[in-house]
Amino acid sequence: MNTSTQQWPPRSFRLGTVAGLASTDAPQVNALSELLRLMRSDDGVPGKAGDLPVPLRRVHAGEALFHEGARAESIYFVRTGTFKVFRTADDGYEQVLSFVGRADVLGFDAVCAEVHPSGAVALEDSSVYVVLVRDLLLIDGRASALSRAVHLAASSALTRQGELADMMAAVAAEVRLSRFLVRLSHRMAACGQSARRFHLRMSRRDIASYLGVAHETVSRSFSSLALWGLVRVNNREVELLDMEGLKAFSRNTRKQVDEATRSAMERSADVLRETAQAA
Amino acid sequence: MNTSTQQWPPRSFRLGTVAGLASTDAPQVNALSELLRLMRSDDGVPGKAGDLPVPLRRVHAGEALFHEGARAESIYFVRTGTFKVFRTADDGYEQVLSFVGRADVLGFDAVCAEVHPSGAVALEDSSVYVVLVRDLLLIDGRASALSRAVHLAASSALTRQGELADMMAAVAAEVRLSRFLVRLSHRMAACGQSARRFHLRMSRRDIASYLGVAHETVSRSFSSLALWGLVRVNNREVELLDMEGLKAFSRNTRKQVDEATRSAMERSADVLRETAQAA
DNA sequence: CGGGACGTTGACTCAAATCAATAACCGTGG
DNA sequence: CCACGGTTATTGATTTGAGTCAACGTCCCG
Repeated sequence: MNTSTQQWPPRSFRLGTVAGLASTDAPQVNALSELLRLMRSDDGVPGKAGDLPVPLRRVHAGEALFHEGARAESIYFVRTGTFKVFRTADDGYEQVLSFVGRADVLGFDAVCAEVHPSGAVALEDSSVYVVLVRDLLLIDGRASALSRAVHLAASSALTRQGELADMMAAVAAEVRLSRFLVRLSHRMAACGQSARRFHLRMSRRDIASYLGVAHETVSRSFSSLALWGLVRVNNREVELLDMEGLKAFSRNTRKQVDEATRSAMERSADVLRETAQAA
Repeated sequence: MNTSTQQWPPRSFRLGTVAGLASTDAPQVNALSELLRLMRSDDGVPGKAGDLPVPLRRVHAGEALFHEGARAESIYFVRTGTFKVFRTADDGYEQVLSFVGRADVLGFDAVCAEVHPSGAVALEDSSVYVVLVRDLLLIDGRASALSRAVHLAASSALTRQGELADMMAAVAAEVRLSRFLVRLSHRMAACGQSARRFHLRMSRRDIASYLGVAHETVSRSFSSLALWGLVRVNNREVELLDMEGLKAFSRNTRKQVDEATRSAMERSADVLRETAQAA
């Protein structure tokens, strides 16, 4: 049956097919003007961009529009229905990033990436217009390099905004902080700076707000990470002592505590006990 | 002075003014190609989009690039430095949405809006390229209505993603849920459906993940809102009984509890007491 | 040197996570 | 049509992580 994932067919389109509900699997093709009307962008020069055909795809309730990690080839515009966009952690925890409905874009965060950083499934029977990223960038490329740059930048901004969810997700405060540090480290590296040692440009209060915790909690979390030997901290100077350990730790969920982490915590407890005895 | 932090290397380009600290206010003007190189989009046709001049703006540490609520006229590309993007609640609580650095866009969420939904301040001395939204949409308009639609859609997706922060912000679970319901109500209205009564398409678990709480907490929060007379709930059928009350409630912060809310909570406590006596 | 913002740490409390049990709902197939 | 298993929702009991309040040390800039 057509049950499985999605075999979705031929990009074959014929300009002209009607939008009826003929067959669920065969994508119907509509004119671009349909899409533009949906997006309320049909003002201005209507006949200009003309009748570029845009396939319509139907998705059943519970079915995935695209999977996390799948190659990103298209973006989608919701014509009818609702979707949830989410990311799945290693331990299976599903973090919902957004609910999207009519006239919203889907999958745009993948424009700047190879693969989709998130998945989308329909919450009810739905239909979307499908636009190939290649086409989008081509059209732009011919007209304006700036426009293409903007698309890419916007896409990455969207991706980064999605990372906010990882930070504020329902996990322990130390985990949030470690995720923050790992991200920051990557970014420093991308800018040609040291990924191991850097200067925080923001206050504890700013970090706290970003992570969704109290600023005292950020302080405490820094202390804990330091105690566990993952980082060294002095005010805004941070050194990542154990990058791998930190990454492993940052993957923890509230319930599931990583093995390496647990042992590190026990070791530090030992240290504490010894220190206490010395006194 | 320039002593402490970092007096960043004058990657002095010329093309008129030197990068020195001449005048902070007088924007320097660079060629578009500079911007494209920064964004790594200079491949392809280099000479094509040519030498459209792009102003460069310098921002001192602590200075605002743009304010929340200010008219949105430009987007910005960070050349050097770091910014924090944030929204300020009625009670003054500052919710940080993101930290952005070199080669990131700033202010793109305002492309689809009249005003900036968030503000941005520099965390260190910084410089940005300034691109007028008008120019961006004009350039596109000439070439492709689709491209313009994509810009708008991407912008609104970014805005919506920012709202996720409101949901997961450090506030009481009932407040998060009420914010969620208010947003949903708006969206339903925008799609021509009833804003007062609607069917939730997502499970409690999905909502919980989106709000950053346990799914039991979502259930309890629904019950509380119902007890306070703000909503009526039956499984996935929701009716907003007191839209204004709900909106007022959704503006609460963890510390600051709205007066109307407090009285509603007391009234419901009374009801409970009476019920207990009857038994 | 002094004042104000920033950072750390401790003690206490409470909101929410967790664990657990039950009830309502839904699609499926007899 | 109803019986059934599984998912989903509600509610209660218990525990705990983190918010809050408070005190103190530190850094920085005027």
